Amino acid sequence: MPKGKPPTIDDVATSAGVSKSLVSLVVRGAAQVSPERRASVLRAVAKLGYRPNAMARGLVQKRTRIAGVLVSDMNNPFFADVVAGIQAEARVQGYRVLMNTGDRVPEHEDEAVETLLQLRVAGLILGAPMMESALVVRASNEVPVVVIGRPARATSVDSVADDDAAGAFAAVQHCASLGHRRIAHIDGGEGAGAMERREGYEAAMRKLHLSGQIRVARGAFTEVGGHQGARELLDQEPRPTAIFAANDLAAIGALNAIEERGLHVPQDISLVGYDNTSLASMRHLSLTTIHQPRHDIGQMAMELLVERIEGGRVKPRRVVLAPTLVVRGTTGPPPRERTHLRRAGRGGRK
Amino acid sequence: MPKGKPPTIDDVATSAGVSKSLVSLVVRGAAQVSPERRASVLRAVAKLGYRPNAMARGLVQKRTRIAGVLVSDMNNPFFADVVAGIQAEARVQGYRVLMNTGDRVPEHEDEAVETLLQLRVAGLILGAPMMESALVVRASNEVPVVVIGRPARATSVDSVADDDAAGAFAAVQHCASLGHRRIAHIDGGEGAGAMERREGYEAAMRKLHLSGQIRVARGAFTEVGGHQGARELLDQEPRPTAIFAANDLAAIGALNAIEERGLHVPQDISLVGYDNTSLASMRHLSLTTIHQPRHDIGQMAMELLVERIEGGRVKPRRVVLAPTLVVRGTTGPPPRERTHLRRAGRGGRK
DNA sequence: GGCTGGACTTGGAACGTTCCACAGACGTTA
DNA sequence: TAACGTCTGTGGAACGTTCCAAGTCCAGCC
Repeated sequence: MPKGKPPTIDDVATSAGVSKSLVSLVVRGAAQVSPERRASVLRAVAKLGYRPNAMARGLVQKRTRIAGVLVSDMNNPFFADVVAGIQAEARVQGYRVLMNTGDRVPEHEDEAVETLLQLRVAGLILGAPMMESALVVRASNEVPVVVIGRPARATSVDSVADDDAAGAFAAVQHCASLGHRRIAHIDGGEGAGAMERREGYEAAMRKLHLSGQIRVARGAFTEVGGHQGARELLDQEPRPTAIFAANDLAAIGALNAIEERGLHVPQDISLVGYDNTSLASMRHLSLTTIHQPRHDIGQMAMELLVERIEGGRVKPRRVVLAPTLVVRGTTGPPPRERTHLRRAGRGGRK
Repeated sequence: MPKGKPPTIDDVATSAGVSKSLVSLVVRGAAQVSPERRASVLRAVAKLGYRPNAMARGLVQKRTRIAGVLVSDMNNPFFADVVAGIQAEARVQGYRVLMNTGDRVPEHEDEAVETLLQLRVAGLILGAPMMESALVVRASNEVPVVVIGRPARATSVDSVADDDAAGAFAAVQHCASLGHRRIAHIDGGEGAGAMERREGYEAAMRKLHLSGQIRVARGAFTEVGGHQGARELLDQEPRPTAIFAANDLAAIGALNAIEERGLHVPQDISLVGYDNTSLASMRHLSLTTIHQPRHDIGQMAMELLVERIEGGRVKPRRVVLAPTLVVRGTTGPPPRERTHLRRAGRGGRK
């Protein structure tokens, strides 16, 4: 049961027999305080259970040392490591982190960002936001903003992302090198970076002289999205022999759809994801995917933010990290060109 | 690039030619304002891009309408739905949500909670916290606290959890009814609710007259923890024929360990998880597990919080929701009692 | 013994809101 | 016409900090 009123700095001052200014100095760890006074203040702080009021502090200082973080999808373990990277760097820099999520609903994301801005956070890190970029720019008029996972266009916004074109190329080329030609893509819909991956896929197909085989199904960065996209692709004749999904979650959804059809991975169809989340490395799933340095991404995002907040940098920075292909069990050579008889046997991959 | 100073309520008042009090009324949507003034205030707000300063507001109101949420593990999709439930109810009640995570490190959790308390959030929802319960109680002296996933003892703390004993019993009984006797448990270590599930397992074993078969391996609510626990169990002679893991993540880790040994699920060994996360329902994994109503849990937690904040309730409430067994593909009858020749064949389950 | 200067300490003015008591304007009623 | 409400709108006092200029002490020095 919360007790009456939390003690204020004045209560502490009275109890310790000093001025509130001195209490403030002690609490903030200033050097110029005599040991005796410091001790007595500290004693009073402990006795009363004093906790500085961040609102009052922030109000007078007009700055916060809080980084606001928006996470677009808590279901995606991708963000767990990104946030860990953010937190690690924040700790080093003396910042605190406050998160919020919009659950992939743009309007909810707007609200989440609004909440953070009203609190006057020192800066904003947007993790693969779905919200309109006009609103991102608007936010960047108030505080420094770093976007993760989609390249920013506005000069007031920094971004950290992997090289989606390179990642997509690696995925497509891997399939092609295994002998696949009908390599399709399930895209990420409105998701951050979805366009880049789709274009990367198309460019890769062209470069590999497979322009005629380009097939893109509408999806999302979710299991459901991947499932729908895969169903669309599996209905096509001839059916693709390899699918490159926009992220691991979508790949898992696609895998479900493929197995529902009684098809097997990779015997009947190869599958590549993106992000190398903890899911992909599950031995049982063993998903071939594109690795992103998630922890580094988070850390870098925080570094960029601090550069703007404290260094006063105004020139935008676009950090692009290199993705790498991780080959696991969901890719293999394409099936021999179709025979009349449709395989109906059981027995999964591996 | 952030511009000079964000506009204040005074700027708006000047621009609209009214007093700041009136601006305050308009911004908060008060009724007693003439249409013309309201319009001109709104115009000024839009023109200047005014955004109320939540710190100043909170300072004078001495309350916040912000619920602080601690998520113990962002890797666990369990929390995605819980948070969604919290957010949904918060929206209804006119609250905003601010999250933080401690990444399963108790000290980090303490910091996260401290950050929230300094901001003077109206209440705290702790999602399966690892932190010491003494600190939870201390927090509850400041603001209402609801703990998710572990029954609270202190009278100042509410809790929402499923009935772990019932869930554990359902899991064990399911295995027993398939004919298993050597049913082992991988526990959740220090995790919230781990003890309850372990005790539930032991009680179930006793009730089913399998006291002699009780085997508990030390684990954690993570993939790594499940992996270690499973290795420990698989080294035992005779080896268990069924494993009940503390949660889905641990079950997945256990599955990896089992497959590393060349064993198959459920032919050689049955596996049950807990939480029925999105992972469990992946067709490819198809994990038998115990379902928890995650969204409801989050919603209920928020309701309890508001009851305390606004209703002034002081009597603790312990909400217990009923878990249900979800049978999928990782459980089956035990293998026939061991022959001399060890199966070495390939060919997974399904 | 007074002066200087450094080490400590302090009072009071911000910070941007909300809240509250009160002021004007205007119509209604006795 | 005076008294009285009812609407609207306003000024100024909080709220709990930090910051800044200025104050007090006291040792050391001339």
